[in-house]
Amino acid sequence: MKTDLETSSSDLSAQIAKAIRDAIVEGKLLVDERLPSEAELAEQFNVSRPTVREALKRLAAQSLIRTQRGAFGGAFINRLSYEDAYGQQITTSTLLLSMNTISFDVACEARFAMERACAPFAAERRSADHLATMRAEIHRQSHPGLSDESWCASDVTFHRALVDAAGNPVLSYQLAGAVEAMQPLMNMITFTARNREKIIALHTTIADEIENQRPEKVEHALTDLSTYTKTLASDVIKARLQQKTMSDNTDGSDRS
Amino acid sequence: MKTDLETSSSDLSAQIAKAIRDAIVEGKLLVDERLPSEAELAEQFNVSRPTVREALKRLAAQSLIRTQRGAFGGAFINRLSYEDAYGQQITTSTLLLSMNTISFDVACEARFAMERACAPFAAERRSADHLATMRAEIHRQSHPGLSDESWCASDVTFHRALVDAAGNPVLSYQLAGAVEAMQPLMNMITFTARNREKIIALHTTIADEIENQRPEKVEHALTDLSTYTKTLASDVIKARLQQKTMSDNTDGSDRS
DNA sequence: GAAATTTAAATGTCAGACTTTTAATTGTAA
DNA sequence: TTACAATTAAAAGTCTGACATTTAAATTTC
Repeated sequence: MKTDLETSSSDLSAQIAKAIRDAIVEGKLLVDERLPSEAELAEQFNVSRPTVREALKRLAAQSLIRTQRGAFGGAFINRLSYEDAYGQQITTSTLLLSMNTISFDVACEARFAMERACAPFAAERRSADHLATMRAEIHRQSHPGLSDESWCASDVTFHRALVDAAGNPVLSYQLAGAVEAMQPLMNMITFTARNREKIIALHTTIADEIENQRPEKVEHALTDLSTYTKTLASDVIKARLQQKTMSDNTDGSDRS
Repeated sequence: MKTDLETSSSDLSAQIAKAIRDAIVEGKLLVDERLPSEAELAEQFNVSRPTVREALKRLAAQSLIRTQRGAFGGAFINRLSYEDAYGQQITTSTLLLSMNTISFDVACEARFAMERACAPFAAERRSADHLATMRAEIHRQSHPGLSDESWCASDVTFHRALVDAAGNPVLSYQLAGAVEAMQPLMNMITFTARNREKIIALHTTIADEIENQRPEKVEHALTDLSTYTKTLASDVIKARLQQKTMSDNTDGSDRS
């Protein structure tokens, strides 16, 4: 069976990838079903094998297919797992932030808004496990000798427990990107922030009120944390600009 | 300059893609910068050109690079736009749902939770434009002769306006995936739901309270809408199962 | 000086061969 | 008959080399 492609623009591999992707989305190809071999696809689409392979690599990059070598191997439709979805979400969010397409403030606002959205579910469904994790991390954070790196890791674990306590994997998945993408700047912030007490106090309030099942209180604490984080971030960014300006002046001071 | 890759597993193109992706994420490659030509990359990584091309196609599939033919063409680091991010988010979410990795209820809960997260910002920042859009869609929805398709489109526009009113593109982008992925089932629901009045009433409340800047009321209405949607969905799914069971019985009734 | 032409550097595509992996099949011995 | 080893075939992974096409710069022509 020969399949016709759009005659419009070039880039056959993109067209083939699109054709297969559409077939997957429309349910014409089911999970774990095997695609024809590369040679057969080449014949069907009337292109060469390298072109087919480029198309398949595009799909593999989106975790739509997996390939297996050997006899009875081939390309199989992949059941998109949460792991895979997390990964893509993280890459996309990280790039959006690192390429300055979005500002830290906007990302921060979105992140804490989503965390607040988790609060009611977390308060309702929190398991002993999640609460224990949060308490343990707070305890670790209270230790004065804790290194900056460990503090950051602990912070991530704490918030992850909060989100996971909501028991909604879609929310977890959405937040994974936001949290991960913000991490580099969050680290810088933590490294410069001198008083961890305020953050620990807010964390404690959050854990307490989740245990007490009072979501409004949790949301309130998260709002405070968001505001505080944004303040710290703007200070860090200001300090960076300051430093940059100073070094620029030093460079150019002898000329003119 | 020769670059060494992990010697661990096979699949050179994946390793090369990873190496370049890491360089982008770590900021070693800046937006709009040109990568070496395919031939040069092949030499650097000590592989053939087809292998390099497969790696580049992987990156292109994630919108990390764009390629341009001709002299002074090549692969350029792409500034990830919201459009691109939307697109990926939508594909991923759609597949997660269509492959039954997540249930409609979970997706629904996440979606309305995020919409509720938008409510405070929408109430605070709503422009005349957004309010007008919401009012217009409510008006359209009230028209008795409205087709099912138009009703669905109007519903999407209404919620989009609500989310956009929050003025946070990250939230808009996150929700785009959820809304789009749920659309097929949402359509089925709408087609069978006999009373649009209830939904219209809730929409009206939402618009009113956004205008009045009372976010708690907006959140409350969204919670109701979420509950109602889930009820309708479970009815639709039940009806579908019923039908399936009946047709199965018909098929097998003459044998045995 | 402007328009047309040439040119060179890229990507896009193809054909064919070879390598490696892998699972089924076949053969062999206990 | 069963368990294990060798064979085999199918498929992805890789390489080489060639040609087609596109595109912007450089050159020529008027």
